[in-house]
Amino acid sequence: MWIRLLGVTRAAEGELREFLRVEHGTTLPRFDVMAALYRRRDGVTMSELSRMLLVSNGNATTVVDRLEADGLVRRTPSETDRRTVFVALTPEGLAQFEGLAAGHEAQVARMFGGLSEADLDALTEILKRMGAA
Amino acid sequence: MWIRLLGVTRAAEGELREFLRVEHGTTLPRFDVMAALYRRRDGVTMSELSRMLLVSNGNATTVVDRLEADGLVRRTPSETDRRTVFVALTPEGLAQFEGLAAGHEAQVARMFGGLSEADLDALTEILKRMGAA
DNA sequence: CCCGAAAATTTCAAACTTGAAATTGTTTGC
DNA sequence: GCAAACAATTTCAAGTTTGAAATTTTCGGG
Repeated sequence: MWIRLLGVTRAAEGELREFLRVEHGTTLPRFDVMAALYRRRDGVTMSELSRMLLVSNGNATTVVDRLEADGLVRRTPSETDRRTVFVALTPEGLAQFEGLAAGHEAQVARMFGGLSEADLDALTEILKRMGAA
Repeated sequence: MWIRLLGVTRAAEGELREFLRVEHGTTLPRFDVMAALYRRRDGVTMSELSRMLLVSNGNATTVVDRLEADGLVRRTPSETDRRTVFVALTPEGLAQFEGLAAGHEAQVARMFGGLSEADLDALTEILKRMGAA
């Protein structure tokens, strides 16, 4: 059961990874970061980012470093707390992400395609209860 | 929805990773390999192994290399096809894995603890249909 | 005020992961 | 037979990931 759950998500991640690589020359972790920044358009701190993606702080730093070097993301120091930094998509990053998002959406839709409305509700409920455990 | 699914599996992987590290000084990929070899006690080829775990061939090689160096796993060349190699747990590997398995089982049980029999059936059915897509 | 605890981020070494290329071996069509 | 396609594994460079340690900054209680 757990094995099967893991199998489904890994297979899906693999497909997404391939899509990003072949069609857009990018990678899954970069996509994840950009997706998080897309959902929080006005910027997030590094800590928030790593909490959102469930990755370590160090990891967030490296991926953001690379995205920043490519001009897709911008770091802005906080005015009120000199420890914190805000990260946000640049216009270039926003444009690139919107290009990726459509393809990703289509993949996810295909993945859930065989499911009825009731199935989706049931799955939502189950995952909610598992998350609580 | 897809986000939530990913969130649940990542959180669970994180817990398992921590359990393996703190309680047993090992890592998730090593555990995965050993679990696969435990289920196929008489040995698998490298290709089978990477297919089972949905990881690349090169990845399987490195993890097996390390497990072999630690004496937990053994490589045996095939007699009939000199390209292929069989990998299997050593007695030490088997013993160590059995030590890990109980704790892992408990974690998985806790994770699915809030779910009824009907929920589990529904989840199985849904995942099966998603895997087919 | 000031010292120590706590917080945010980065740095670092080690491990993991990928995909492509290289190596070695097998098979198949001619 | 033999050359070309195919298959199994390893090697390799680049990128990802982790967790711990280091750095810098803030904050709260004497």
